[in-house]
Amino acid sequence: MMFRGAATVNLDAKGRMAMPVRFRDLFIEKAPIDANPQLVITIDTEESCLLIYPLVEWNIIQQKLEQLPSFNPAARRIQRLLIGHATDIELDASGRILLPAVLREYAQVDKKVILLGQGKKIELWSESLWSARRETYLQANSNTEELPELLHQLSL
Amino acid sequence: MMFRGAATVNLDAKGRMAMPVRFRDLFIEKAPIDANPQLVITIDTEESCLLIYPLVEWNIIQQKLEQLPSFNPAARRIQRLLIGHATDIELDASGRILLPAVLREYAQVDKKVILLGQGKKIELWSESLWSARRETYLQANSNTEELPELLHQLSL
DNA sequence: ACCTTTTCCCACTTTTACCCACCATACTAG
DNA sequence: CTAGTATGGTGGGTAAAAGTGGGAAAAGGT
Repeated sequence: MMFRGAATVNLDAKGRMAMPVRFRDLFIEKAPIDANPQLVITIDTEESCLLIYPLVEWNIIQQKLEQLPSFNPAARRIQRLLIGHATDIELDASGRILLPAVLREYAQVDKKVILLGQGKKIELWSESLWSARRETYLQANSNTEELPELLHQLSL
Repeated sequence: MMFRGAATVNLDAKGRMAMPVRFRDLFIEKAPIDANPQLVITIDTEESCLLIYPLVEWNIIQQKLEQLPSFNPAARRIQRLLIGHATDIELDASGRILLPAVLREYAQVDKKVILLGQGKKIELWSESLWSARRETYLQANSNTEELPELLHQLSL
């Protein structure tokens, strides 16, 4: 089962966020029985947003990351950014998570937040950043000339 | 279990640092029962930051380092730098460590410090150095052209 | 013997975890 | 149709835990 769809949520004054049930259930599904659903949240290196994975999915990724040759500068860079920001989080009794201050800062979130289901993961955006970014995406998209060949082959 | 995630801590006037619980627990896990968790701290030869290992992990690394051909100048250099700076440290009763003056100097830390979980080890950065370095990393990363092939294959 | 560094201990502040209460919506049953 | 009842999202109080700072004793070096 995969994440999809968007949801808006509010952070409270303490930086907590309620995980919408639609997503929450997927985390519960992926967690060992009788254990609190665990998830890992890290940064997206290309956008000012955060990525939220079920622990199981993240472990696969971290394993791949650690196998990269550590004398390769680009690999070290990615490891520092992704693993270095990846934080373990548990859903509390009321289905909320506390976003670490460092990550809140990175994604420039204060209150209004958008969650975007994206298959294996959820993306977390500051609402204002997202709506701006969405505009530019739509613009870029209508400019069909610049779509690479492999997109033209997609039949929706 | 592996180190991951970022944490900010302050050194006090004596150069002591509280190891965040999240990391501390992993050190305790890796230490023999009923003994104070021991760790080894040394320098990173490519960046102005420090590397902190559980003693067990460091021993493996030091062994590998010592097996390097000692007539090879580059190997001698690495041995001198890494083994030469490696310092044994214990977590005290309140979970703090005292950073040796030499290493504090090397990493240019005074007060604000960032810890980055990096798998087998933790990296310790001066906060200002890290945020500058992180910026350049993010820049380099968005410049997708120059990412080596093996990174492009990663599906996050 | 003196000075510096380290260790141990205690006190304070901030952050986090846990709990409960409230409101809006949607659904159920009379 | 309406009252009652779940359910999801939100807000906030409080106690425990984590992090911070500093005094003073102990250890170590010169």
